[in-house]
Amino acid sequence: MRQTMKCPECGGSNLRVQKEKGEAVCRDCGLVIEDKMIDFGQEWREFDESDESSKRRTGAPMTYTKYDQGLATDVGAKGDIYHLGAKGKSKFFRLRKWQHRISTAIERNLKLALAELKRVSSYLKLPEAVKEEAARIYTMAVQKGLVRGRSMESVVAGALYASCRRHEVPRTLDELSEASGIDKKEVGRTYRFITRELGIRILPSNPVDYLPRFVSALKLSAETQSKAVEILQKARDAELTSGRGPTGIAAASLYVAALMNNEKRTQREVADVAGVTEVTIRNRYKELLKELDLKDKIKKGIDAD
DNA sequence: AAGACGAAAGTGGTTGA
DNA sequence: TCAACAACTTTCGTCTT
Repeated sequence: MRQTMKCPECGGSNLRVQKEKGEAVCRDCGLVIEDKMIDFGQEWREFDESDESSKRRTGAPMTYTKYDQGLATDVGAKGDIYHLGAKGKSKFFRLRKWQHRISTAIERNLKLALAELKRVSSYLKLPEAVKEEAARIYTMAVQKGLVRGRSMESVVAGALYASCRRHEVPRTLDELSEASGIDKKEVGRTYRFITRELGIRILPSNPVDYLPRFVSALKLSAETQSKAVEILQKARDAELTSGRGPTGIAAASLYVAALMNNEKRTQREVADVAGVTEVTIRNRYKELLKELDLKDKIKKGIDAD
């Protein structure tokens, strides 16, 4: 899942990762890429007593899906209060008041946003790593003041979309839009905005990544799926993929692959699960036939029936 | 009757002056 | 900031099975 990182400044892949500082530095130009990388390694492990205690930590691992990254201590769990005398009680209330005061607007916003984030990502059945990344992106967006003038929900949706793309488990804008209740255009807009402002580099999404979901939604066979992958490969070599919407290309090759394997689906069906129109499928499909000489193969498949 | 096909006009985003 | 432009959509009429 880990993608090879390249330096956005000089393009070199000569990066030195420093886990303990949580950053990656480009050896070629010295640029610091990330100063808030997520460390998935176990860091609370102990080897023996001679280990430097500096590496030892207690408590749960940090996580960005808690608004304070899991670090806060709450004053105010009910029940504790009954052990206290009168003096203790007033101290307790004073502390609680302060905690309330300290929690700034930003923190309250984060708390709300992360609840929304959890809701949407569980609706879309997104993996934990994607949630983490999205939460991190959102946190950074808040710190940079990018939420101003935008609804919290739309920024959450944008962060999730970006995170999905980064982890190569793409969801379409339509799906995100449906799950979050945000207008599709708005999701796209904030997505572009925050990725640009935060300098998050997104690789152009690969049509192949969409196939598994489309295949299962259409109940097609695994053979058809690998056939579609094959077609996509050729399409890329013929340079049919650049500039086109990846979902359209994925849908078209899946449509062709289904025809070849006698698992015909209508253009309408394929179009629906892919979130494109029949027309787009037709256009891509036409190009595929013309450029890749697949026509004979389809005929053969039908004749062999 | 349903699906496939294609033309024409419209939409939102990108690019280059 | 504006206009040209490509990709994609919507709509609708025609052809095929």
